[in-house]
Amino acid sequence: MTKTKKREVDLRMRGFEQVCRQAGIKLTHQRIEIFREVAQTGDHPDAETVYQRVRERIPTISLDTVYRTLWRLNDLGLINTLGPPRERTRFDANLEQHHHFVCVRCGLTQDFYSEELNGLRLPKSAKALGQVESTHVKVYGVCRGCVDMEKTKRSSTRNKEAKPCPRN
Amino acid sequence: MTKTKKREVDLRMRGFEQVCRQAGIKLTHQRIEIFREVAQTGDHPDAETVYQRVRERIPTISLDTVYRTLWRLNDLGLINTLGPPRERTRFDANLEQHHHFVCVRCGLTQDFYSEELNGLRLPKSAKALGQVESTHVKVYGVCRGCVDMEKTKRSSTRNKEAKPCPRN
DNA sequence: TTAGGTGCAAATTCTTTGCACCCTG
DNA sequence: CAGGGTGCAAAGAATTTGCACCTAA
Repeated sequence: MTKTKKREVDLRMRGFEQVCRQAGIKLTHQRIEIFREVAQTGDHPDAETVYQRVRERIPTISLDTVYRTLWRLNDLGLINTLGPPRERTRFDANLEQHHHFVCVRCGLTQDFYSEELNGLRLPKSAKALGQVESTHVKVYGVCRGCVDMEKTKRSSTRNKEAKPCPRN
Repeated sequence: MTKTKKREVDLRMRGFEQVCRQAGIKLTHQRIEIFREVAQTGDHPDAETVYQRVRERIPTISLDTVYRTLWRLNDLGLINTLGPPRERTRFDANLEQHHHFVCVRCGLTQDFYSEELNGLRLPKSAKALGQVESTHVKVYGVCRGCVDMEKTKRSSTRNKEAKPCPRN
């Protein structure tokens, strides 16, 4: 159904092989099939789903290999996670329509408001997918706190490992 | 730090009490403090964090009450979750900048592209929060599949409970 | 009073890890 | 051939559930 074009898949596979070689990690049968599975589907499978699908081709593969591989691919920048990786569910009592600024360093998520963004015009490609109900903008970047921290660190001599700003 | 104004908190508390009464659920000490905690903070705490904070006021409260209450509040529409509720991490091999259409019925997440949205102009309120790196639009709505399913259900007599369309 | 709510502890579910064997480079 | 990678089983973390007591309405 939501399937990626063959040409695009081939392109991704080549990128994958190149990055792996460059990073000096092995191109195992399992890794190849796991990446292929994620690359060729337009849906956004979780680890369990990838496992089930790859198992049809490699019946002996184990779920933990799928987990390890997916995170490895993520670290290599070959795939991304949908939503915040490795995080627990978080709650929000702000019911007004609003948007989020998410710090890529520390995970701090701050609300902001914008009439303009609330009434965002969407392209046909988006409207074609279904009945639109609402629109939400996520801005990724480095929050004030983390920017300041970096400045401090660079100017001072004492730079231990970056302590992330409080996750909230 | 990220703290909501007192007036706004009071407003939310009143809304909360009203909704609870209307829904016929009890206004227990625990529920009140849990809601207050989420309502008065501008951060987006997870269950554990809420638990730790509320415990300062109600030392005997248990973590499972916090979980139950947060989901209850969520079901009542008094709070929302950040990101998809109760879902596992999902992966995506599409590295081009793209946006998502998320079906609120079945969770299907589809990619779409838009130059216009890629280069979205952001309001000052957003830029003020930090160094912007990228912007991502999430469109919520009902996907084609679910719209069709609803039509079918309404026109036909056989309507068992709504089987969600495949989650991918 | 009394049905719904809570705390506790145990159960589930999802994910990660230790270790011995295996296979790519 | 060597060292990273894998499968297995067991551990861990996060979240949910069963049950008896408690409390708001």
